[in-house]
Amino acid sequence: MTPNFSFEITHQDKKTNARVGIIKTRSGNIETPYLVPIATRAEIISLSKEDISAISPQAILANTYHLHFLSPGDKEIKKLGGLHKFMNFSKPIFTDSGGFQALSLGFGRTTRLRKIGFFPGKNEIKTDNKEKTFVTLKDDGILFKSVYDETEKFMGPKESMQIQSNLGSEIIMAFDQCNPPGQTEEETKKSMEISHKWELESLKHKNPEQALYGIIHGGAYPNLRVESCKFISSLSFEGIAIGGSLGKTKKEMYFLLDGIISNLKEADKKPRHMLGIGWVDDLFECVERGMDTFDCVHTTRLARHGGLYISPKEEGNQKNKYHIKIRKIKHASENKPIDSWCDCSTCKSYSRKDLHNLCRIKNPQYAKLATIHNISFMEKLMKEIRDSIKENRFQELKSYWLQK
RNA sequence: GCGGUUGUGGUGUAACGGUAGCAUACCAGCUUGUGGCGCUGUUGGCGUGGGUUCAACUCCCACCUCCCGCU
Repeated sequence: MTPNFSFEITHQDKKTNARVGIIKTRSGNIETPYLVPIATRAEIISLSKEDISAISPQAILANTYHLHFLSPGDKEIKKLGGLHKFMNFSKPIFTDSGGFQALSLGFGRTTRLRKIGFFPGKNEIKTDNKEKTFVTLKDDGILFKSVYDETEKFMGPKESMQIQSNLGSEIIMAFDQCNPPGQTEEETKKSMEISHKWELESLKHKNPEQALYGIIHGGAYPNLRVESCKFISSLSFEGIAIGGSLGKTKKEMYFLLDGIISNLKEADKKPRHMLGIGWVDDLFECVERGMDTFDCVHTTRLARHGGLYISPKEEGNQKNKYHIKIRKIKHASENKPIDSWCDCSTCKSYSRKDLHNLCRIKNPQYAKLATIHNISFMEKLMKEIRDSIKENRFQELKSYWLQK
């Protein structure tokens, strides 16, 4: 067992699989369910350290690939005292293993395929794409080209574990092969087996001070997901993550998740992390099914592209995906905060018209204020979710947020 | 006033005696283990008038306009 790491379920919802828990690490605790903000390159894009400490997230998630290839590199970060000192963040840090970059910088880059479904307007995979790929898949790992310079380096499970050890994060991910959507069952099975092999290697080479999460694969095939569940939960991982392609629709994703959870339930009481998922409705659906932590770039990316989260109090719903598009001309004359439920610093001092103008003139302040809002909004949402589970009213909260 | 010069979507530009292209902005969608790069689609134009020609944004004339020089 990894020292200084534990997970305790403090309250189990009576009607659903939703649960409240505490992940304890050497750098502090994380109350779950929780959506971990993303700081891929040891910073949350467009926020200063002061902004981050004002929001005070319980944890952040950084990325192995980017911190390895980006100057100064993980070795230098280790010399400087690790990622916590490097980015002046004292609370728990998750690091992703770099396996996902095989998809985001490789196949996903040239085809525009994503984790769920197909990219809008494209029903077929583009094959005439001249975008260059940065990825060569090998049996024992991935040959990556750097997106920052001309260097090319091999990364396998051992390398990923070494880098994550250098970074000194509390929670690390196994090195896996992230399969794209649209693969046949045979291809997915092959890819899953490679992931399993790499994950076993990850377990062998990991720093014993760090908590390693195993990642369940199997793409959109329920039988493969079950097989992966059995394999991953039989090993001594500290936590369970769900990765890879999750089908063509949200419905399919939830169905797959139901199958996964029912095959984990008896096996362990480990914390469960949903990789890369985190829209408002997904959080409710996945928490209900028993997920504990999430990470998702959407919160911050949406903010930068003009999407600001709103609650049901401001007519946030599944149709508008709980956000307004601040660039729209109708917001130019709205002298009120983004959201009346939100209590973030942006909502306290800026009206919709202010943000509309800052966004239109591309003022860098816009990205900062928008990011603060979206992260704070999600922080508050997750707290409400935790409170509702503790008070046995999770389903009421869910139906309030997901009402049509 | 005279001479020269300029005029193409909101903005910046390209080409051509035969369907006016590109960029950007606007508008409408999209964004789920972040390359900080976004992606898809729609709308919208030849300064005005006349002439030559089967056909003129293109050539010619006048006017208007822009800028430069001269008085």
